[in-house]
Amino acid sequence: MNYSIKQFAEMFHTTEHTLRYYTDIDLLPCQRDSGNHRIFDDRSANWMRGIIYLKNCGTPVKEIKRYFELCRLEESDENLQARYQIILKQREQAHKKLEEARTTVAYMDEKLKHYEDILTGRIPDDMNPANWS
Amino acid sequence: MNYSIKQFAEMFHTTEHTLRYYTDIDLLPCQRDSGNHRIFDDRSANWMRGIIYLKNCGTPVKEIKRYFELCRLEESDENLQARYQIILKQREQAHKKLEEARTTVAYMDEKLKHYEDILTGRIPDDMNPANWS
DNA sequence: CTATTGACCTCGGGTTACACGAAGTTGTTA
DNA sequence: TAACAACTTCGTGTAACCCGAGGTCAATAG
Repeated sequence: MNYSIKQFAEMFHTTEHTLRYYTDIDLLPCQRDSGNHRIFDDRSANWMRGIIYLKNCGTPVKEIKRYFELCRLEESDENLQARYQIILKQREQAHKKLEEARTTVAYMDEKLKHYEDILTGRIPDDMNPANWS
Repeated sequence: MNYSIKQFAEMFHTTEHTLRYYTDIDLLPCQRDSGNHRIFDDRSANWMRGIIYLKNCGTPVKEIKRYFELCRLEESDENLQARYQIILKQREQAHKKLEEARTTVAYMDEKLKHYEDILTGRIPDDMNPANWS
């Protein structure tokens, strides 16, 4: 299956700008049609998923590139170990981010509840415990 | 309680660079001592917590500033409504990020397991279902 | 058969949120 | 009294895009 840049951007909830950037820096591979338009396929989609998840871990683009290059290289033991180490580290980051996200949600939920209490007149604003509301 | 820029940076797991940046753009208020050094206190710490959590929601610095300015203004109904809307929106973002984080963790956990399977010789690499490993 | 439309292209400068380093100031130890 | 540690400002650098101008190309509308 083939996709235009627009379709591909929609599929991954990103922008055409970003996709052009990724292909320009050779992070995301793509073909070109007769009119020089980028065409993406299911293989591109797989790389794209990788990019998105690694980015969610906080991995910088350069590191993602390094990892992908390792993936395309010959399959030595060293190579596998290197890739394993990257994934191991980024997985840890993912877990940290998850914890962070949980804490943030708890805080924001409380904050919102506080506002609703004020707006429904249940408590006055100066009882705000966090000093900013 | 008072804190130097170094202590404050450690408290919030950030850098002195970032704190200088925040104070320079008037996002984070701070006092100065006789030698012109920044001093932070517990009130700064409260604002800092706000900054961190709002940032975790993905809020841009300008929006955080806007929100904080509303907090310092007079307490009209309009003002409260505006702040409420900001928190409401950012809380939603926080929930989205939490979901994202969960998905990412699941993906990375699976990826890691895959590598461990390869490295312990349980399966060959070409059985990799995701096309990149 | 032109003309407009729409989706794409490249290229260069702009933006956000910092990071970094040089050069200077200040207050405390050897 | 010298050196050090911790800070200061100021200006440039960086990452990961965003944006817009100006051009190409294929398909439809008049």
